[in-house]
Amino acid sequence: MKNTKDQISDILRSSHLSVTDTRVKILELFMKSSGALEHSDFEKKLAGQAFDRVTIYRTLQAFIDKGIIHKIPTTDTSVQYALCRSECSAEDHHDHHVHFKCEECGNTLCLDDTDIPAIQLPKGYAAHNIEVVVSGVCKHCK
Amino acid sequence: MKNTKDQISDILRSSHLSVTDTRVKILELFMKSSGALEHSDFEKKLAGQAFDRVTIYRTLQAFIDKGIIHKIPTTDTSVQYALCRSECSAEDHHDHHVHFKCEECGNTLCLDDTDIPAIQLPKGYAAHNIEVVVSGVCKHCK
DNA sequence: TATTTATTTGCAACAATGTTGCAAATAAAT
DNA sequence: ATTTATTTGCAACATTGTTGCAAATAAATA
Repeated sequence: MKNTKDQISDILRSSHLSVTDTRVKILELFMKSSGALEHSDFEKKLAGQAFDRVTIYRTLQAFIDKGIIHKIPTTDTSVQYALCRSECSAEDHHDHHVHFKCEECGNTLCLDDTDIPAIQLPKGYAAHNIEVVVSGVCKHCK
Repeated sequence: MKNTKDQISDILRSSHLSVTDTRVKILELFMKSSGALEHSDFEKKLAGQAFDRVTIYRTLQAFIDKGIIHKIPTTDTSVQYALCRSECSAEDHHDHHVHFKCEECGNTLCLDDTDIPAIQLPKGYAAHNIEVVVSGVCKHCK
C-alpha cells in the first residue's frame, strides 16, 4: 500500500511530467477534495506558500493535456476541474458520468457511477461528446 | 403580422423593462442570430455604435432576470446566452431542451425539440435542473 | 556522484473580462 | 409639460488569463 506522495509521483511520471513541488501539491489538493476545484481555490489554499499564479494556470493546463483532470461546464465564468478516474489517459477519456452541482454547499461532484443516457438528436447532427450537469441538493445537504 | 421592432417592444414591456435603444438593439441581434451569443459578440457587432460595455453587461443580466434569455454552460470562461422560447417567464423557465455546440463552426444551438432524458441519480440527491450540452458536428457543417 | 541537458518556474508586463458608484440622460407616469 | 423613476456612460477598480524570458530545478548522462 503506497502513500499518497508515491501515488502522485507515479501519476506524474506515467504522464511524462517532471515531479515538482507545485504539481505534487496541486494533485494532493485534488485527492483530498471531495469535489471539483477551480483556479481560485488553489490561489486561496496555497496562499502564503510560494506558488505563482501563472504556474497554477500552467499546471492545470498540463494536467488537462495529460488526461489527469477534466473540466466541468458552468454557466458562469469559473472553470471547474476534477480528477479523472484512473482509466483515463490523454488519448482516451471516458468521463462518461454525470456532474452534480449542489445549490446548498456549492460543491460540484462527479457522480462516477451515473451514466449519461443516450440522446436522440435531430437528423444531421453527429455527437462526439455529451456533458450533463445536474443541479440540486446533494445527499450531505438535504 | 407585427414587425420585429414592435415584437421587441412588446417583449420588453411585458417584462416591465423600459424600451431603450440598447435593449432593442441587443434583442434584435438575438432574434437575427441562429445560435447563442456571448458578451464579446455584442461588443464586436455594436462596435462603432455608441454602446457602453457596462450597459451590455447590465442589459444581458436584466434579460436573464426577466427570463428573456438563458445561459448555456461551457467549459471555458465564456458565457453563452440564447433566447428563451416564448413560454418562458422570469418565474418559470422551461428550457428543457438540449444544447448543441458544433466543433466546426463554433456555433451553439438550442435544440428546442430535443428533450432532456430523465436521469437516475444516486440515493439522496435531488435534482432541480438538468443541463445537457452535446458537442459534435451540426447539420450545416457535415 | 558530478555534470550536462531539458523542463519548469517566477517575474514583469499586458490583455481581456467583469463590477461598482455616481451624475447625466432618457423613458415612463402624472 | 412637468415630475418621477429608470437607465446609461464614465471612471475607476478587481479579477482572470496570457506571453516572453531569464533563473531555478529536475531528469538524463557520463
